[in-house]
Amino acid sequence: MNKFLKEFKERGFFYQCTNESELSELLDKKKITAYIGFDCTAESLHVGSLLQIMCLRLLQKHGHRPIVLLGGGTTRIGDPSGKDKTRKILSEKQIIKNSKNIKSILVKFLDNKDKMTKPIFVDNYKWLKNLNYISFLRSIGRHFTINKMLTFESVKTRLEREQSLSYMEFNYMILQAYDFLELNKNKNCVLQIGGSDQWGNIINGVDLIKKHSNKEVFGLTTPLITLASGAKMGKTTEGAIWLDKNLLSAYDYWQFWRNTDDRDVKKFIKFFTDIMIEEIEDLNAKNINQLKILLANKTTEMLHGKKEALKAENIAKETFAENSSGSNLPSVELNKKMLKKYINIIDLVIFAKFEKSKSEVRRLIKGKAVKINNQIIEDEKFQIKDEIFNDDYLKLSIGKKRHIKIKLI
RNA sequence: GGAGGGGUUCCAGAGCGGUCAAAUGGGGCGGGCUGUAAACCCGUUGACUUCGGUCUUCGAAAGUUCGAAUCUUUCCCCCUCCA
Repeated sequence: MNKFLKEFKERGFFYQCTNESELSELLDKKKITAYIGFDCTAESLHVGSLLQIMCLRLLQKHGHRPIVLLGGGTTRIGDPSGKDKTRKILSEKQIIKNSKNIKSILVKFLDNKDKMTKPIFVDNYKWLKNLNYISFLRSIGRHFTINKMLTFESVKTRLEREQSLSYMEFNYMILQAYDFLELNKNKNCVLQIGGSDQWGNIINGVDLIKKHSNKEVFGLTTPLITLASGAKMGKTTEGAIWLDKNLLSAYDYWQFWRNTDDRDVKKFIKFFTDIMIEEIEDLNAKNINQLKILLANKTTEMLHGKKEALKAENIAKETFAENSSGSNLPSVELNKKMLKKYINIIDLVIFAKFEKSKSEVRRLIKGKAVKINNQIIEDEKFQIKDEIFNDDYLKLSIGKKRHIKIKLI
């Protein structure tokens, strides 16, 4: 088997492939160009897209060239796959902003130095916006039968669940297929990779190219990652795990990985780090918590850089292992003048941006969750005075995991 | 076009004139146990509060009533069936 495919499988990326043996042969023979599409519905990417990103990296590692397709055009339509309801339609401005932001994140993960594998970024709005309806129907639409389109999972579930599917959304798969055709013609792209929910859209593209250009191209999908707990990867209801330091700090990102379920750790190391497969097998001997730290370091490093990863690790060590004041903790500055006024513990928690609602802070205080310098504060009227500060510093904690330093200036 | 069903707090989903800031489950948050894990147990889950209460919520607006998530009218949206 081809080396790329072999590693793809060993790491657990493999779910389905259109014509595996031929793809394998092709990959052996030459370096190819492959693409993955990212839709621009959200302002940034979260860990749910990370597996796709790792696929792009793997392509590069094996000398192939990745194309990153930003779905600026298709996002204007909305992919019905895996959704039981029509998405809200985003404004043009928002989509452009999202697309820019998403690109800036992807750039971080990809190697830009090697000429042969340098990623190509494209936005499908560029070609989709100019499509002429009649000529599109004549040259592309003719290759699609409604009979077949109705059998696709994304359409079928909508119909079965008696949820409406608009004609606009119904066209999504055709547009995605057209993207593939476009990239095949202009960039000689012969492979599309995507999540398993994209299978239908991908084979539509493969079929279209076969019919339209009489060329064989390939589709490859990755499995949907489910956590040991059964939840979907990357989305807690409160906060998605964003790959953007403005939406989620490097420390919180590190913490997300550090808190991985025991049962998922090895799987995640295979998925989300570049550690060689053989090495991963040897990791068995290590303590599970050591592995979690390794996972957190590698993933954070990849996104936020080595320095940030190290910093996060140190903060964690200080706050959890040593329970010290945590000199590396993030800090906010509090003006001395503000102490002259009456500032109580509730105000301070809000000031530190841990919570937005005073009621919530009151609840936390009742639940013995709020600490100053490791001492539980039980009085919600507890006043903040300069005596509490040690050398102008004070450590404020909420629960076991949220800590911050307040610096008096 | 006709007939019917429905829009409830983060989600699912009860409530169908006062006892409703709204059952229950999920999720979240906090506490306990522990390993910053899982499982389990407990608490909590609209906002503000001088802790007495006060204010805003049940698709939108208007109305009936001492009193409405609950009744009436209009409007918006979703679904089903018939044509």
